[in-house]
Amino acid sequence: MSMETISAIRGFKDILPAEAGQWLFVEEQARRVFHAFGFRDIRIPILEKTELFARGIGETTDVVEKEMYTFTDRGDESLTLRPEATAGVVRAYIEHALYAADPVARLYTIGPMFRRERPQKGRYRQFYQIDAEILGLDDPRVDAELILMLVHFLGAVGLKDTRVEINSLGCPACRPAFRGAVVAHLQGREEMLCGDCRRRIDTNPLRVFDCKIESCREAVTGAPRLADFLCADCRAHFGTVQESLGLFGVPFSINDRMVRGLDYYTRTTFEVTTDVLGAQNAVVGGGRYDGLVQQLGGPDIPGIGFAIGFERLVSLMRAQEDDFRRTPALFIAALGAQAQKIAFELANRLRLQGIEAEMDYAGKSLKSQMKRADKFGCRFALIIGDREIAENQGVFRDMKNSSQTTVRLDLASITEKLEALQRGAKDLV
RNA sequence: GUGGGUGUAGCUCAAUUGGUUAGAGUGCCGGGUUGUGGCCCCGGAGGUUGAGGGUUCAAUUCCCUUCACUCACCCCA
Repeated sequence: MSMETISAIRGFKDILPAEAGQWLFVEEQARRVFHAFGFRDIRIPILEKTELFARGIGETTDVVEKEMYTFTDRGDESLTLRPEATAGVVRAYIEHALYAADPVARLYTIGPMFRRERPQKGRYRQFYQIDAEILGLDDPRVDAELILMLVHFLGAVGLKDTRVEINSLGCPACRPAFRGAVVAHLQGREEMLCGDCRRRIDTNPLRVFDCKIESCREAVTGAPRLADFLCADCRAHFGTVQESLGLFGVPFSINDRMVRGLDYYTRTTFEVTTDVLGAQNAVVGGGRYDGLVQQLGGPDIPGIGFAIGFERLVSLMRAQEDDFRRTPALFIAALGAQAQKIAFELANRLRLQGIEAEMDYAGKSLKSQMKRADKFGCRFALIIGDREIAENQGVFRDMKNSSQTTVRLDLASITEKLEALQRGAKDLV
């Protein structure tokens, strides 16, 4: 009699040990780089009040309108699994009045986000983001600094063939005029637009710039350019961002059709894109959100941040799993009951010292144990048989070149031998 | 939410115009050779052909439904 099996739900996936090594590597690199840039870890809840996202991201955005995992908790409170991290980070910043001690906060967090979309390449319903936010600084150099850090991080994990695109969305002082001009432009070309874009004229006209349909792209050629509408402040800001990026030789291009889908963005926005991800070409998205803190009930404090799509990043790395595999330093092969006893104790004493040791518990043949050692990728093996026990010795074997030597069967001798070998000692003698 | 593609062993895939007991590689388990792994040889386990229904003497194969996966639209990381 067998029970029916249960699978993970749609769009949710397991990260198995073979892949997890790579994930750990990416996380370590992120922490290392971010710490150097003054960022500190913040851990926030996965579940928040629905209102946080409605107010933060925008009621009419696709994310809030149709992609959130929202449910009513006992007590009739509407809760939502976070679809992104910024709103929660800002909420925590306000709630704990972090600005009171120091308005400037550099925060990062790594964790799962949830959006109920149709899964496809590089898109899952639970997906991980590496999220970084700088609050309390509106200096354009900070925008460049954040992008610099991002590019540096991407380099640290070995990512290639990516592009950085930047744009400025203006601010509440200049965007309305631009928006008005775009609407005027589009209204003369409605028959060229797809159904979605016709609706967007009223709801979110700037999004037409993002549409991939050919006729829509034609409709926006010759449309007003945001760059021409930026107010003096925004223009200066954007200029300094570019200048500062140039200072560090960060390659970028300006994409004045890049409009972000979350309402809170102002001024600088940016994306890191690639060709090899199919339709999901954005690995990183981010931008400035100078009005968000206030929008969420806090003081008037500016902010900027980005989110890296973890799965997309990892799939771009195209690295071999072996590169990140944890391999035990030593495999202890025991022949016979007495040897097993010694092996068991040795293996665990080594582990207590932080040395990864593996052994066979099934009393298999030496051949079988060597196979196992090889499979684990163990660099060295310690073979213990009756002959050796009699002399309190084991055979130390280098799995790579099959050279071997004997070693006393005590913890100190074995540790010493291992360390000598790992330092690169040529001879096993 | 819409459209296309694909579902056969743990994994990668076969199986003629519908036709005997659904095969192979790999992996797994055991054994052989050998006091020392990778090579070689032998054996074994493992399948309700995603599920349900239909057509037929006969369905992995054809039809319908459903589910899953996948790619794309939409949107985004």
